[in-house]
Amino acid sequence: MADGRKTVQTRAKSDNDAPARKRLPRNEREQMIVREATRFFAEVGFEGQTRELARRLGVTQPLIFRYFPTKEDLIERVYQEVYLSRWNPWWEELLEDRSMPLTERLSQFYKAYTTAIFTYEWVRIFVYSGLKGVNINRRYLALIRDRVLKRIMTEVRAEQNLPTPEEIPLSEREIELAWGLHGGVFYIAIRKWIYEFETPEDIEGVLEATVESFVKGAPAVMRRLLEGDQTKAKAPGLSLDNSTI
Amino acid sequence: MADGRKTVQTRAKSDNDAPARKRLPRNEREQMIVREATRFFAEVGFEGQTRELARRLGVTQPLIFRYFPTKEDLIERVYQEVYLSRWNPWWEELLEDRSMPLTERLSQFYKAYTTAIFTYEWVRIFVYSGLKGVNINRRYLALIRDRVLKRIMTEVRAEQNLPTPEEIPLSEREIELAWGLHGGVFYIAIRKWIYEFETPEDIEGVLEATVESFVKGAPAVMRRLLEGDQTKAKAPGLSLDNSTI
DNA sequence: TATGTTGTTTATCGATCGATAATAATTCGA
DNA sequence: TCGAATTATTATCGATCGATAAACAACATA
Repeated sequence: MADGRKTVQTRAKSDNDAPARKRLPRNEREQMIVREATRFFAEVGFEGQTRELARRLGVTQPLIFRYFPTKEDLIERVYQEVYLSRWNPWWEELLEDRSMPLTERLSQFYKAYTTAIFTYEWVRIFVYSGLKGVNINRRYLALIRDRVLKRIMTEVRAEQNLPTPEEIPLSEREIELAWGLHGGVFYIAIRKWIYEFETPEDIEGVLEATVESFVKGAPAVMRRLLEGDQTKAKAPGLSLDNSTI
Repeated sequence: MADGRKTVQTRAKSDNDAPARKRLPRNEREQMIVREATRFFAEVGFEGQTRELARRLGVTQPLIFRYFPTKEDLIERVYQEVYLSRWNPWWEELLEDRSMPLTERLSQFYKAYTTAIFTYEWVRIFVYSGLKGVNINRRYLALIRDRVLKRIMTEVRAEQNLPTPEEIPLSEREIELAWGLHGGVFYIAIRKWIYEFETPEDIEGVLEATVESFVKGAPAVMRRLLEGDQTKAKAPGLSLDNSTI
């Protein structure tokens, strides 16, 4: 304001915290936007406003639209950022490495899996996109079922000297047993990052105990299922009326 | 209807689908709004717009604000509608009825619990309010922990002739074992209503198998925990860096 | 130092949101 | 049957949303 030059005015944008205009290479700025958008949407959901996102980035709102044509494009990019390449193929090898006891394999797997997946961003983005009805979630759960749960049940059968899946295919009930284990583990993350409820400090110890309980409990059920105890095989049919209330 | 009264004219608001203006007693209309709002918010989340809600109700948007001063007040009311009085005190008696085998008690409990809780509205409203950071969720999880999980672990101890919680308090690790069971069960609802993924038709059978697996697996872990196997008691500390990737 | 390229901001549009005030229509008791 | 009381609608406000266009400023190169 003193010397009347435009440049000075626009740069020293008052004595506020605003760190003045910073010009970045295209790749760098794009990465910055995606990273901040991930944090932002994980926190407030995908209805979060581009103006608030821009404020957190320290840039103006229209700049975002110079990098992503629409907000939906940015969201799509966030999906990729979160889900992409967090899958470790080694996990699958680990699960079927029979040189190790099954309990040890499952413990190691879930420790590695939760280390990779149990983050604020991953869990909340996953749930938000699930509520939104995005297809990514179904694809991911199918991945878990086919690459993890089926492997787990195959290994449980092997350790119990039960028929292989080639001889007798895995039943839905067996897969559901594995979902019980997996869901119980994932629910720790839901408690922590969706409900903000207390979770154990020593997650690894809890995983060990959970796995041990599974390995000691599931085989008995499987033997019953496979060795033809039909008395408990009830007719299908879901009764979900609220008659209890 | 055939006598040409004014009522007839205004009611038959053209031959459109619009069911004409209907004047209702205050209580009735209020109940109708709350019920439809519950379905609506469960579907689209709390950012759902009052205009769309009004359209579904077949009334004008300002009418909603004649019954609820603000949208937030309506949401608060929806919370009450969903959570209130879905808790059945009989569940707690059931869990500690030692005239029944523990497996049978747990099966019956989870069948009754899921019958009352596993609804589209309940599950989605619960997750939406959790993401929003509402306190209700933490209160509810504390209820589950204190009235259900602690009871379950008390009964497991009793069946194994282990010390009562009065003699040796329940450890966090034991509670976590019960969370594993409970989370595994609730994850079925998450798969179905949050991710829209396949779930078993015969939920009751799955609950029986899951409970059986728990009752056969958990006691072994508990005996180890209680009988002083300290070798596996690792130092606390959560390692959640993504070093695996 | 001059100039073209490109990252960034300013200004603003049209649509949509929750909410309010004024008006109309329905119901029911005297 | 008439009019007060209550329910519902019409019209609209101010704020906020995603998105666009034009102007500006930083940097690389010559």
